[in-house]
Amino acid sequence: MEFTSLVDTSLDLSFRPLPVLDKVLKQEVQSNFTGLSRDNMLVKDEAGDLLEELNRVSSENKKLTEMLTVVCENYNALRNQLMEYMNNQNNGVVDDSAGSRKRKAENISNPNNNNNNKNNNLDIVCGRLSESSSSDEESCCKKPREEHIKTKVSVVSMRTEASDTSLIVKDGYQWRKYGQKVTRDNPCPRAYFRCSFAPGCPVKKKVQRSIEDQSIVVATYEGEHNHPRTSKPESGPSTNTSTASRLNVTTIAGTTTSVPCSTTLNSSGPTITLDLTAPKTVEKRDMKMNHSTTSPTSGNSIRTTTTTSAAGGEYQNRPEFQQFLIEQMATSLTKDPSFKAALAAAISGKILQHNNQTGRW
DNA sequence: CGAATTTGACCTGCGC
DNA sequence: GCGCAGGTCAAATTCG
Repeated sequence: MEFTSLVDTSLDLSFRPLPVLDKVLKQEVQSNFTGLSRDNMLVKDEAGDLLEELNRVSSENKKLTEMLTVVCENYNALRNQLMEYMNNQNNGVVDDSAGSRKRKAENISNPNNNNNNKNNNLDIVCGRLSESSSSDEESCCKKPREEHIKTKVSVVSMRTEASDTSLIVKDGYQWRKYGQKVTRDNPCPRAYFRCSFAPGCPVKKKVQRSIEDQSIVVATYEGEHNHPRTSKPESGPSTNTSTASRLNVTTIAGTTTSVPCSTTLNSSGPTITLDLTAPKTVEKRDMKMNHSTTSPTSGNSIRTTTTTSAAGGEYQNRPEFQQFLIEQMATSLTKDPSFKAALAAAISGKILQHNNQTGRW
């Protein structure tokens, strides 16, 4: 199913006035404005502007068409990989090399316990399923170790209130804490979280306060969610977070007027690194902004994350800043495979709708 | 009472 | 092989 060949997705923005109309207009112009040199100049300017606009729109149209083609191609490729993967699953090709640690541990403590192993195997399979499905985007035939290396790792820093000692980051996902450890290079304990919304979701999160500034919480996300966001960030029952890419988009989109935080795209592959720690100067002013992701119960995370701004509101209202924001959003969106997939799905939905209406496939 | 969190023990990888 | 450090497990505890 090649979408690009099915529908003409290009936006026909070309301006083609009717010849007759053109002729009439010309006559009218000639009869009415002969001798009015000033008006003639105006008309010429206007025509030039229109021509320029036309060229600009045409080139934009061309670019959009190209982008859409690329997105459709990527969607098709992904879809093929998914089909291939599902076929493999149906054939019962299950590699049992992963997850040996748990079984080994249980064998040591209770070597005769075979019933428990069944449940554990189930967990292991689920975990591998989701992990490989996320890595399918990059390659469908990588070694497990390589998969692990290629797992998306994102680092998100955010400022919290100094009095807040918890390591809770609310960002729309449901997390279960499974460990805490004091590391050598940082006296602040590091908390380990696992996504608890979907049983097979491989995403993990490490949260630790910055050693330089303990009001900054650094969250490290590993892997990709294989399920949609559980809820709006503020409605999460406990510790909520998201992959950085999502947070990236959400934060920017939700706080267009308050995102002076630096956003950086990690150059090493598809990893998106979002650094929300910006120079702290005008906090109190920006704190007044009521961000939609603010948690009423815990006064931490996103609310204070989107504070910052070295130059305050004036800076945010400047066209260069707005332009920068738009560019950042565009970059994030175009680099996010999930966005591409969603776009492709939306297009395919439209196609289906269209075909249902016209009764053809 | 069930779910979430805490925390000490254990496992694993890595450098020496 | 040994020790260290990071990561994970799971029983105990806390919380709603």
